[in-house]
Amino acid sequence: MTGSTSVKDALRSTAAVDSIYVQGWVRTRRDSKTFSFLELNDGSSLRNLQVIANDWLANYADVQRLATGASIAVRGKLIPSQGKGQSWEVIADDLTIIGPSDDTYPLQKKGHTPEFLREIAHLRPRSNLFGSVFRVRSRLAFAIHQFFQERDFVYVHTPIITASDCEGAGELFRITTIDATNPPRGGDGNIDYAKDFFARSTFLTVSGQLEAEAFACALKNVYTFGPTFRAENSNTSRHANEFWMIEPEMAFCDLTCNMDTAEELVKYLIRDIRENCPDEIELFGKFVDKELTARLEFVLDRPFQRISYTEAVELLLESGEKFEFPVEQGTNLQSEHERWLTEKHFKCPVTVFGYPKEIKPFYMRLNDDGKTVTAMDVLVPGIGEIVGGSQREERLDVLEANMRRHNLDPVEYKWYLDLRRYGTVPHSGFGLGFERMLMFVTGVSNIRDVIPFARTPGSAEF
RNA sequence: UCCUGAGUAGCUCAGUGGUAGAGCGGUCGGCUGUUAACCGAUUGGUCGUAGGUUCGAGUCCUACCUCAGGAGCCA
Repeated sequence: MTGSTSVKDALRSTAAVDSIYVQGWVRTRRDSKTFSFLELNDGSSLRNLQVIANDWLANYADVQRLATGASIAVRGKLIPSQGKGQSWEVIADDLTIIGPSDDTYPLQKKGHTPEFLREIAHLRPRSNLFGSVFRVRSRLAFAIHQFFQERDFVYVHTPIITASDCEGAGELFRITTIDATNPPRGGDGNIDYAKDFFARSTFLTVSGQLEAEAFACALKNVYTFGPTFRAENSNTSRHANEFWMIEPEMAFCDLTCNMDTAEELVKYLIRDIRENCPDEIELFGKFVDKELTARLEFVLDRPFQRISYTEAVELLLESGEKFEFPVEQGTNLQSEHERWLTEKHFKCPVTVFGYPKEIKPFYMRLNDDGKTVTAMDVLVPGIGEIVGGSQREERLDVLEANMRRHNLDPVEYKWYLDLRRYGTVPHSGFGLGFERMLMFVTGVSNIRDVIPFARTPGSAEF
């Protein structure tokens, strides 16, 4: 790579260059009488660099056989382009074919459906769409760190192997080294996990929240950003079994502060991507979602609607809309209800807070009414829930009572309760689904298309 | 897991019980400072799998598989 120029930099050049060295993959070739046009892409940007290969090149016969997908290196002159569509092009003095391709290469110049490209997940980053998605994914991850680091949040690496199997965050993947064909059994005939590697049952994490709380109660503002695993048999465009999640946790922060942070974060990320990935956003707006640009604009322009669960239910009841599932106080909002709120009624992101305690986990802070908890969800048009969070219950006695109500044994959570026993503080946090955020910002409608190699039920190829 | 729909050429699809089709791609030729070029020719099939109905099934029936959309679970 030493001495080589990226396609992105070559196209940004302000002057002609006598000797330039570029490397990349051939997107298409067009032959003329005495020379060939090659479209060279190296993934550095959406754009291709046009290379002129003249028939006096020693290996011109081979150049004329170059197929889409082949890798080449070109040494030549960067000059102003005579043609339309690009300002610079390279006249090759020397062209090395590094890795040829052939007519079995599955990617064509013409557009492919995302469903087809999903079947060739190892090649799809070479397409315009997926190259763009994954450049944006990288930038989005960077912007997340930037947001929190600018605000002095401490990045905490919570464990991926965990023993907390409760919390109601869904099914867990078990981690074990026990021989499945001959497991050790206890007196009751069940598998004895005390003989397992960690001398207890262990699982892949479904959330780093509890551990993040411990660090927030020491470092004040922290965040996690890592993979999360849920063994749910979910077959939807919004669920994957391995996904990434951002979980800030803030001490001395109540529900309002929590909602403010979530909204600020979502807007910051949209703004950052819009500024730093304009070519990609333009492509998504053209080929993926025609209303993308307008929607992102709209979201940045105004505050998210905030509405209590009780008010939301009342709105739904008064809407006159015919829902497939009934709306009633005390039950969870259905997808269609959430969609009505964000897509039809408010037409912008909506933060719903103050859910009934019965439908929410034990760690959420009980409100003074004794009926609701300080939960909050940010719902966005097209995707639904993108953020879920709450102010945490900081009162030891109330927390223990909550646990018993959820049939959890406080003894199992001694370390978590210690946080309330010693110097407890009001604190809050939320989880932002990284892929869902990426879907929102790109307009890509299937979560499988924003993860390099998606893991979904029955599918873990590659 | 449930509901709905789809599976035919490399890709996108048409074919509605009677000879397997088109466009794109690929290949060959022509033309051209070209731009998802253009013109001509050509290549291309286990009709998802297994059964069944029928003189005859891509087409009708049954089961299964895969994919998509929706639901639940959630981020």
